[in-house]
Amino acid sequence: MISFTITKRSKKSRARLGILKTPHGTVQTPAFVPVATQAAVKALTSEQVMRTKTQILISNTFHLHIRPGEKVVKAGGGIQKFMNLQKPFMTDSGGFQVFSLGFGKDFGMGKILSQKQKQNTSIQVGQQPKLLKITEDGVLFRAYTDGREMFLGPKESIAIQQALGADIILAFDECTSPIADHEYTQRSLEKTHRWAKVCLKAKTSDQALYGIVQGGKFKDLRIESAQFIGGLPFDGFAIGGEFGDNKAIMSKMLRWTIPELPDEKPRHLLGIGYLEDMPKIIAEGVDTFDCIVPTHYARRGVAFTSRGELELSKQKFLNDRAPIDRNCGCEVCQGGYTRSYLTHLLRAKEIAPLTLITIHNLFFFNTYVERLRAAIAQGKL
RNA sequence: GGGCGCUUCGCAUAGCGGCAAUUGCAUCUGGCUGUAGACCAGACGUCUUUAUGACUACGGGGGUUCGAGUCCCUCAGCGCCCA
Repeated sequence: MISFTITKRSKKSRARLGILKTPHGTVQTPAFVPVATQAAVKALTSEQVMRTKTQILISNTFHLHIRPGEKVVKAGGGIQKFMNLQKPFMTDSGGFQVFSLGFGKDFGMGKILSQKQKQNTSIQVGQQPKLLKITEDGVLFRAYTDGREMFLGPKESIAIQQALGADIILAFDECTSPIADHEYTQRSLEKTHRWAKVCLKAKTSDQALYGIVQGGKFKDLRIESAQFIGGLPFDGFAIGGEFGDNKAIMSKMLRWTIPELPDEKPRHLLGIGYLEDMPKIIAEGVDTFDCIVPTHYARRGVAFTSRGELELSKQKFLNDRAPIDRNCGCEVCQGGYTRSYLTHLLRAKEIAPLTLITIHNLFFFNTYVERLRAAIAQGKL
């Protein structure tokens, strides 16, 4: 089981410092949670992950159920032992895949609508995604590996997550689309709420279980969901779902949601943050948050620096002998790797730069949050 | 000296009478927030009122044809073979 202790509360915002203790280690919060979807931080070995200031990771129920199957992970001693990575772990429930492989894929959009994507269509009650079927009891998926059908509902997800053995597991939910209308979002919410209760009942392990707040961009639904989920005996709370067509709504949404959640329990914001998001969400009282961006962008050749993003595959970096970021303490920046060399490797389609940039990005993100923790300690945030 | 072949948008290619013309690489632009995706999309002759638009273009020149990157002649450069 986990324990969560708040060590300092900001006077300027809802930000707080905390210590999250898990069977596999302690997490200083607020903390960034790198994503290890299929039991790997893509491009990194577990030893490399250990050197990125990573405190806790999140893996995925859906992906590990498809491949290799939770039995293999369990037989391997659980997610940490299987990965040879002794760190606190969370597992996502598969609820995000209800969206990302469903309406998200159908409409070619993420959970935050970009400015260019017009909302001339909406998702309404009764509508189903092309590749999966959402029922009252769960979701019928088709495995992207071999096309076989697989059913994932709250009971199934919890059973899988118990087999995977993470320290913190998540309730099975439906992440709704930014183009879902109010009625669809409401019905979905009610279903997610029913599933939350099923998850609580289904859990027999001593893993921590977080409930997930939904409600999309709708104030009434966010409040309703936060009150409902916040009223259930979860060990912590995650905030999920879509954030409308404007990032400004994200802070508002957190302001609607977080005050309704039990103050003493940890709060996780699912699937956010760019660097610029971090101070905002932390100021609203988020304790942990995961995001694919540092790892995902690294494999596209994008490195994050104190002076912005670098697209390292660009020709202009070929003769730039500076490190990615002079002010970064990571082993890549301190170890003599130049932009020039990384650019060459990227253009030559070598795989080493993907590893090197991933290490840098994770270290950079984790350091960034470390500074935000320091800012809270100093009363600046 | 003789014979054969090649020359297309940065590089490499396709093209065998209807073509502003294929594909790959490169380049540029955009996208990516609980990861299906070491990925996806777009541009890549010039101009413009961005259009079933105009102009200029497949080594140079000339010809055949309603129409030529494509056929013919010729010149140039490159390559191979024979003396």
